[in-house]
Amino acid sequence: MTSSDPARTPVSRRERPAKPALTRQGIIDAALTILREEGLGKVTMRRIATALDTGPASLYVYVRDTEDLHAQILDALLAPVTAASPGAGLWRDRLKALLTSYRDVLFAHPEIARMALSTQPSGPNYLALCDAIAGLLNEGGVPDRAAAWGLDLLLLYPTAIAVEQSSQKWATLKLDDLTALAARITTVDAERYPHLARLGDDLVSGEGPDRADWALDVLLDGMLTASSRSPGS
Amino acid sequence: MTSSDPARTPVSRRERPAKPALTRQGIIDAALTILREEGLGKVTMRRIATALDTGPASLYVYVRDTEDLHAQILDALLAPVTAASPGAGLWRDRLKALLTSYRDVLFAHPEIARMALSTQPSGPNYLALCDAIAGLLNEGGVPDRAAAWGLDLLLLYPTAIAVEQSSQKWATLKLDDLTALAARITTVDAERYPHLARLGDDLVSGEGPDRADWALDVLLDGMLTASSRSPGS
DNA sequence: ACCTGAACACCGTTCAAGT
DNA sequence: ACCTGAACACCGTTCAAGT
Repeated sequence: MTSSDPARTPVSRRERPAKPALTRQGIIDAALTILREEGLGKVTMRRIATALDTGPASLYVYVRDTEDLHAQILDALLAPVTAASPGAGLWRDRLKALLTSYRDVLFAHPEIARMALSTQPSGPNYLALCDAIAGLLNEGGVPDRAAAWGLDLLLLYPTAIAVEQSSQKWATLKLDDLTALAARITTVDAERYPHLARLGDDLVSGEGPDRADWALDVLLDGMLTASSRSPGS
Repeated sequence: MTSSDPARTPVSRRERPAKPALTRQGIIDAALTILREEGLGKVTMRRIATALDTGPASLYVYVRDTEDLHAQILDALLAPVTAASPGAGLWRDRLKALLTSYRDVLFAHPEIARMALSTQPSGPNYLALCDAIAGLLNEGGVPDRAAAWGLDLLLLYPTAIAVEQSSQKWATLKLDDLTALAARITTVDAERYPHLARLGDDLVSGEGPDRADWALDVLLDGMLTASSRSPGS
């Protein structure tokens, strides 16, 4: 079977590294590889086509357009999130674990978060994530209407934070630069922005995860308080 | 003065509509006009250069790059927000009015919100908005650390919602399509996504402003609750 | 100093033509 | 049916050359 048999494949391409089959999944896999290695900015039809050793026009047999491609990438990255749901424990802890897992994926591939905001996700993995969150909110006694509206809120926040931090500006800024920025506001513009000057130290304090965890508590506490105040229809 | 005097201007350009002066402000104004009339997608260096009757290379005398240009556009749009602060009333109402005004700008120019997330704003109008919010949170008794962290939260939310709704998908979807989507989830995938099916009706209920106002209450209530529970350092 | 034409190195998408 | 080369209509940015 594995013995050399030149007749099995075209002779002229003997040295080629087995050109990948041109399928929808192959295109998405190639896109994911490029995303990991070169960033979303390089995930273009032309770049993918080059990686698959073909021309850009060939991709349009399997992919409608760039938006379609991006949606597929997003849902592929979401698969581990929905799979890793604990299944036991306090509803609030489980919900926070789920959202933290979601947040981690977006932080690991920060440029994907921008995509998640731009194109409304509707893939199976995203819907499964939504369903799990809705179930946990129900388990926690959150009224249906508040849960429905809060679902958006809970998902939007990790996404937005990831987008904010995915900016090149923030990525290249070190902590020193951040404190320098705070110092600048504190010292130079204390008259123009007095309240910002007072908060100066706290504005840049806290690790990303700490702040995100705090934000999650804010959202959950707020949903419980706000829903009890206005019960909805 | 207004009599025809061909000698005042070069004769060959008599019919031209007074080519605008090429200044930084002129470039930003042209960009704002194109943004309003054709959308952010058309706010390109080449398109602006065409509007100013010159070549794209000429813009680089006044603008470093596209990101610089976008940042200027954002701060220009924020000017009315900071100017319209009420100045009297309950702190919570004034804060909500300020954030609603901010939200309205982003909803009116939805594609700007995407820009606000991508490029960390630092213009004078944005800083003034931050300072006003920080002042109102202080007035409301929110501890400094919670106010500093909550500042991000309060600004991020209207921005993220605006980005989400600025997507072409949502813009072209009518309410009927949304209910159809909900119906599809409810009926077809009730077994796979039971909790989403139960929330089906509520998922798409509520006008945009209602939901955004509810979200604001969630954030403020959550900040007060969460800050009282963990007082910070 | 300011402005410009032309070029460089890219994009997404379409389409007639091949297999 | 699938794949392709070539083209169309764009981008941002740079740079030598003009004024």
